Amino acid sequence: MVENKIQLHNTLSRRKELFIPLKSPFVGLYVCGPTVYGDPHLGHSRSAITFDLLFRLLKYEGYKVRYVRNITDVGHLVGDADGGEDKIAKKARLEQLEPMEVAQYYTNRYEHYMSEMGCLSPSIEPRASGHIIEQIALAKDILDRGLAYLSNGSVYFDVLSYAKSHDYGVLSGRNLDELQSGGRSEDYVSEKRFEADFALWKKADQGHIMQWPSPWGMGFPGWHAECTAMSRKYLGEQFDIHGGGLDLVFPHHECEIAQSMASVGTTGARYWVHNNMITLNGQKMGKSLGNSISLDEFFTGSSKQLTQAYSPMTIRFFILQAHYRSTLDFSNEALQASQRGFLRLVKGWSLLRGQEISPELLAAARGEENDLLSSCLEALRDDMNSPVAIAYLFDSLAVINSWDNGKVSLSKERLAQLRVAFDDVLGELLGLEVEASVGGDKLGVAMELLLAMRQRAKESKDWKSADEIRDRLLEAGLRIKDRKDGADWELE
RNA sequence: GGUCUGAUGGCCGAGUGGCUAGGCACAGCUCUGCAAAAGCUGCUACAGCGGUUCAAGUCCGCUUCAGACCUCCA
Repeated sequence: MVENKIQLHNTLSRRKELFIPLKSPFVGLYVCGPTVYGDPHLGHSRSAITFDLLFRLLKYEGYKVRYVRNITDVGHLVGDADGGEDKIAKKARLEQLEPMEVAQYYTNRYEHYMSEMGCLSPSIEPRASGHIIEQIALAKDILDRGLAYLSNGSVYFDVLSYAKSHDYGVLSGRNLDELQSGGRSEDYVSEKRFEADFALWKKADQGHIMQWPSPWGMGFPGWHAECTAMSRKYLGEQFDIHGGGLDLVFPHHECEIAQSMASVGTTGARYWVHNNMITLNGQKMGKSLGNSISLDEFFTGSSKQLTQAYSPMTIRFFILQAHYRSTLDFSNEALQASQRGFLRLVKGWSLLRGQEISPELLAAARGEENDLLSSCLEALRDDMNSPVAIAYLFDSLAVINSWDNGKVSLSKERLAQLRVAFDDVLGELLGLEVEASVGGDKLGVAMELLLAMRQRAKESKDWKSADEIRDRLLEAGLRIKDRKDGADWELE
């Protein structure tokens, strides 16, 4: 029996709600993954990291989570939903590749980068192209219920009929009048009865690269159909949480709810959680806007927007230092600030990890009241307030460093508590794992020798030699820290 | 044009009707052979104008500005 302590902001109600799973301790979490036609950028990582944190938090609380994150490899059109070309197919045509080659390539890239950034693998990563049958069934079901219509070989969701008995706009707060008076220019001859109608199934044009047989002829599924079909298949007609970027609220998630209500009478997910955007100079960072920076560029520093390369964990920390529902403005200055702060935090953590603490003490620390750990957990349970949790860690950093300098003394019990809090919060929950010191014992032996040599030089007031050792090591990324009694070293 | 969100100190960013979040930067001090690292101290902001209240960045109204969605988007 898991005690429900997590508050989540539900877009459906526009407020924080206590999260209560449908069938505790089981939790179904569905998150909209990428459309695999381009390299993952900073925006993708925010969504992945946000829901990775939720996944980790839920597991930490003791829930059994099935985390489904889809891969959109078909059905997502460029430009207008009626006139556009399939994104994958376009890329394939331009590069003369098989569409599935494009999809596979970028799927691999996506998974690689997300894993680099500390995102745990989802339980299931279903692909739209692997669920054509389910999507056809969904379209057929809605058609049979009279809430969709066939038009020129395509099946469209009938928004006006649906709206007679349902609330189209529950999630996004949109109403039909607005949608009707959108007044955009229409260059194509619409097959749709109503502007807001959306495709459940699209007839394939001649020469369309990706197409499958259906009761209505050759075609391919509409974008919104995949998430409804796949979330239902793996999590059920009603499940706990559906996540994604804020920009998916309308039309994507609104349409998902409509599809679900029209077919089985549920909203699908009960909690809809959305992460906000990353901005660059105050503007949304997006592929179509041409101002997105790919993760590869971050890691290599190869974008003209960047003054240096940043490690995956620095970027993860940068993202977690802001609340997931706030826009986060990207700048080199902000990223460098994060980098420095994160480094300090990691150093403090490694001081704790370098301390011999018996398993018994650690176990005891886990069992008892731990102020730091509970403060952090309280913050994270409050709609995933990672910045506040991080602030608590920084607070305790001063104590840890003072202890390291011998200015304050800490009991073994207290050290065990701090260790548990850092391990759990920084490591397990925030996922900011950093590899243990490189080099291992050999480096340790060499450093010990160099420190001893430098100590002798200092004793004979041979400042030149002492400084040479210090400065050369610093150039190599090894920083000597002088103490009252001898010296210590760390990786810069 | 419609709908919605937001405006916090040099920068990034939390937050609550009443006790200076935190980080980065900066300055001073301590430690030190000099540094670095670390610690301590300082930097008290909440777009503007009204209103409610004993008390408002925090609630209400108006204004200005910015962004998101309304077309694909994490």
